[in-house]
Amino acid sequence: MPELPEVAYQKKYANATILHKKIVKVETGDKKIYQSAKSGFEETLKGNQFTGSQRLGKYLFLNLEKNGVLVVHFGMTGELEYYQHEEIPKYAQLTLTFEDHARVSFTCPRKFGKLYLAESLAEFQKENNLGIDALALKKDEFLEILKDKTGTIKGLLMNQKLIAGIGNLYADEVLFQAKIHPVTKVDQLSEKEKAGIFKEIEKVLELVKEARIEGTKLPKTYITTARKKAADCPRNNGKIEQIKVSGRTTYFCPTCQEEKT
DNA sequence: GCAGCTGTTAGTGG
DNA sequence: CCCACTAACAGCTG
Repeated sequence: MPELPEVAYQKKYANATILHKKIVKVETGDKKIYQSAKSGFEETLKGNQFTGSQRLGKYLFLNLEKNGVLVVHFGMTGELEYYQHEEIPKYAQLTLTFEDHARVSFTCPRKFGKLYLAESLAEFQKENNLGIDALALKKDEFLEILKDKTGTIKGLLMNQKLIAGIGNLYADEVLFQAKIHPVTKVDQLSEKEKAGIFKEIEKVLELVKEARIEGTKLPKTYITTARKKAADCPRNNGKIEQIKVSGRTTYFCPTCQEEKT
């Protein structure tokens, strides 16, 4: 459930299900999910309740009535599951039972998810060197981030310390929409191209976020729907190609996204 | 059986 | 220090 739009959906899901209910039981799973002692989570959560939520990049912050926030990172396969029945879902790594007997589990088959306790979003952001949330980013901040960078634009977009929230899928989508080749060096981009990329960050993330929340499909004009080698370009400009950029599988259209020489 | 995958991190090397 | 690449994590899918 990982990039910004999917986490935004999880935030909405949490708001609709688990707020303002006293937690009466805490069951923890694999130690590797917990970024501090499990006993601390049990002590903090039991008898407590969630009062609201916030999101920064791919992190969800569940505000507690007392003692700060529970921070959730979904890894590649994490999600929240709210339910009324007895049996705990497979791969549950944290299960909270509320006083009305409803429950929520953080499930995470691949165990790449992480749970933290923190004082606040601001403290967590500072502590973990997280960049500006991709949907809160202003154009002048984006241009400032690009300044003096020498790497590929795709690598930069995925760097959570610079911009928080964009992962492999939507980095590809932003660059496809902006018609920029993913290996383009940041210092080779024109002002117009930088402006175009900035605009597409907003457009793509807002659109995908709404689609995730509404449960609707992405437009056929999106390369995300054609993430296959030799798929047809959504603009009918030939075949999609697959390469590696910054260690991640990258799909792009060599016709729409011309490489600079 | 094997490779690849929406995520992050540590280690290596240019 | 910046950047690219690899491996590792663990389960599922094709």
